[in-house]
Amino acid sequence: MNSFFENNASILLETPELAEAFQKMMRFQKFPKNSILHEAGTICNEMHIIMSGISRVFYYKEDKDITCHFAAEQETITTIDSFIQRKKSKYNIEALEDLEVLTITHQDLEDLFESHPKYERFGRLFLQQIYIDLVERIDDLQLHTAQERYEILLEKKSYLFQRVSAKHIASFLGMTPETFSRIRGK
Amino acid sequence: MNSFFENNASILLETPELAEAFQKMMRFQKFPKNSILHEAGTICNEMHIIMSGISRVFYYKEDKDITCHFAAEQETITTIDSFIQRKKSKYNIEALEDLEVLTITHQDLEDLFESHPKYERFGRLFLQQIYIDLVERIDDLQLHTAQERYEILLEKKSYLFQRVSAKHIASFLGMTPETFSRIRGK
DNA sequence: ATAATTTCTTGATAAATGTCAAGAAGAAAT
DNA sequence: ATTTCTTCTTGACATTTATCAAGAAATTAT
Repeated sequence: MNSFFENNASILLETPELAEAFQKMMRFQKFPKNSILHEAGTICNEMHIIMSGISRVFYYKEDKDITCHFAAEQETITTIDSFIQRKKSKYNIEALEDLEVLTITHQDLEDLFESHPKYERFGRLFLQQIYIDLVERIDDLQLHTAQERYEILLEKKSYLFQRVSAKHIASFLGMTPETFSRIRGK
Repeated sequence: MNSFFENNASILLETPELAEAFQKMMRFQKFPKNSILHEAGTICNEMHIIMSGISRVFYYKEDKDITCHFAAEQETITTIDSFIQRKKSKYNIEALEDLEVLTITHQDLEDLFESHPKYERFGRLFLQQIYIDLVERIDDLQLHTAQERYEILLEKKSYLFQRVSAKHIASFLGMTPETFSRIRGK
């Protein structure tokens, strides 16, 4: 899993003042399994760092439920287009297991960026990381067969296959549940 | 086209000192059509802002030439995984037309970030922008038919269809040249 | 201008994947 | 434990897209 926060915590915790400012902003929250953390059609004001549990981002394409992102321990989750652009999101966020998270609001994050260049830097490095991840995901989707996409994901995030229902992984991989089932059954 | 630089130039040019520091770093360059700006297997040290012309990022997947990105006027181009992570890239950059660019090196950009928080902020905002663009691209690829992918691109970047050869657009859209040709012929 | 090379189109066929349907298996509720 | 609901599997079939091949059109080089 993405250990970006572990690897870069030193930036945030470099001095007691930096560490304190950061920790003050984070709010611990729990969400029960199947609850919705963010609903489509609203502006997303929160970003969560997941302490335990797993969650997904999804939307409806002509009544079909499409998962476009999973996040588990150490990873962050938000509907990032809405969070960044301050506009209504078409995406929902759902807890797939009981979830424990640290939450920061958009406003608090902006204030943090304002308050000290170190945070600004942290924000830039964070975006670099998730950008790289996304480039890799496009690479995995473009010009690979369903079989290959299945194998790539199994290689990279095998824990999903244990923890998440097949239909969500199927849509994430851009295939039907039937095709997913046939590939899985070798 | 992406007018991120136009929209956010004010950050960079806020004071004469900021503007001067930025301009000093940029080097004007020309590349003839068909030239390679960056070759796979090497570390990419440069980012280009395109003044005129069009370029592509591509790589070889089992001998097949796959285009994964286009950039034209006002847009930036680099092999960003390599540029950020300082590792060898599997991607190449090619000029599809005679190209005029402003180039900044990785080191100069890092120095710029070091030198003033305003630049750090600019870097963060830039990454936010290209991240959003990439989310949209995944959305366009995932669970759309070849016909739909064609139509989405025609809607968003019709200029590509005039300026770029069909085979490059085809691989960018994740389909064969034959399928592309048949879709185009209605 | 002509030749050589590359790109584009079109047809025939094969392979991959989606759709629909029905039953099995699993999970959740009573 | 039984019932109910959802998810998963499997088969038959339809559709989409890839592959291979050949010729046309366009581009580049001589």
